[in-house]
Amino acid sequence: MKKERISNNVIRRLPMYLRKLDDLIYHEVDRISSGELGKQMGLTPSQIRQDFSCFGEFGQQGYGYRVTDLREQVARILGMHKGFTVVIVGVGNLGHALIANFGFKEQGFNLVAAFDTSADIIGTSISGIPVYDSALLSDWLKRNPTDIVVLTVPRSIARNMAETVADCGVRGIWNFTNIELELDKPGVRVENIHFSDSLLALGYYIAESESSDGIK
Amino acid sequence: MKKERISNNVIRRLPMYLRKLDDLIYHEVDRISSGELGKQMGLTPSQIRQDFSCFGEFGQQGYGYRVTDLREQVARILGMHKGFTVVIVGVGNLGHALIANFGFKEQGFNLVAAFDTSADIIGTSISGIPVYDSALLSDWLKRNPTDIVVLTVPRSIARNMAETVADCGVRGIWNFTNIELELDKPGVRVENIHFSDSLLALGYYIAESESSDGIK
DNA sequence: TAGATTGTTAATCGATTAACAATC
DNA sequence: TAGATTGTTAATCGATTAACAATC
Repeated sequence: MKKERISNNVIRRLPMYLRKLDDLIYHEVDRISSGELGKQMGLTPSQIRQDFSCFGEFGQQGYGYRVTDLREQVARILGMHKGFTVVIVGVGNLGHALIANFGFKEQGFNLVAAFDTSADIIGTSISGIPVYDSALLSDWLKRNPTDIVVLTVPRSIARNMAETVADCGVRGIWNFTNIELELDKPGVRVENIHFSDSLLALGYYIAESESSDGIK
Repeated sequence: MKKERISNNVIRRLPMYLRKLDDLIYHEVDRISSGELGKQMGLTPSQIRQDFSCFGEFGQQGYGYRVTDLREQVARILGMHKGFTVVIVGVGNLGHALIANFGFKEQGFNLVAAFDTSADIIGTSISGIPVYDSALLSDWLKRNPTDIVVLTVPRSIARNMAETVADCGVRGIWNFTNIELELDKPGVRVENIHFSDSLLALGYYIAESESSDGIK
């Protein structure tokens, strides 16, 4: 087992391994070699063994990996057992979609409340999650230590909200607002979902295939 | 200008440049050097110049880059002028959110229709986009050549829908269903938004900061 | 012109892949 | 035991960074 700093590339592959392993469990596969796993995931066996070896020795020589064990290890590395508490700020369609369909619990997260400014939904609950008034957010966070805030508010108030919650001691912001949050709070990690980056990349690949078609 | 294959890393940075340049235009900055751009984006000047040099010579020695020109070049590289046609399949909260708030037009895409199975919304329109019966999707796509399908359906029908639209000649699938779409249609590019991968990575970084705090 | 900054070549760094001894 | 497959060291490959001549 190495002790060096884990590269981002490795970290970003961990959730992919998790999904694949869950899929294997669903299909009742109970052991797999790095060779077979690599084939199914489009990675080399070497890379898979290197990735896991950053964290420990999870396999058995001559046998491969026990799927459920490996799944547990990956889940542990990702901190899924910690049950990070989560609050959603902004209950428009997107916030609503995440509350109703994302499955925080299945991913090991504990969604406890939502906040919005609209009188129509304040006081209601969505899939069992209570919706409170955003005006109370700051106070609420101070009384209820929260690990992660999901930011699904309109762009116009995004920066302000982010700064507010960062000041209340949250440890991560899952940012859906498509703005660059340059918080200078060192303890607060920002993870962005930039929808447009993803769609534009797709557009690039399609446009590229067009031009290479032309050459053929 | 190099002619070699463009690496994925470069391609994924292009939308980030675009966002930054739009921001600079908004703030009425009309020229910028690779040094200053790098400082603002957290990249080295070398990397920025290398990235752009894959596509042409967009700067002026001794001056830097004209922001609006560079923005146009990046937009062109991404194919934003092509006006790819888009259809959304699945109008739950997430599909609804994308129709109402994503801003396809601003990103150069032409959203023309949505499809769903719910009698409640078939025949209505959302932000001017008509919602049709999913049963008609296949026929509709054959009559209306479509570049991109946004897949915001429940997981249970995701694979089936993906195969259907791939057979109808779409060129890209923007997949929000959190399943791995292994289409063996070579002409169809799949771009995934894996919400859970993103949140799990955030959880990892938070968990990691915990353990390194312990060492301090 | 002198200063600034590009585009590009060369050097470095890091990530991926290959190889293989260890061992189940 | 023999075969399979790991964990890890070494080799390769590719991406990032540095350096600098070209030139606006």
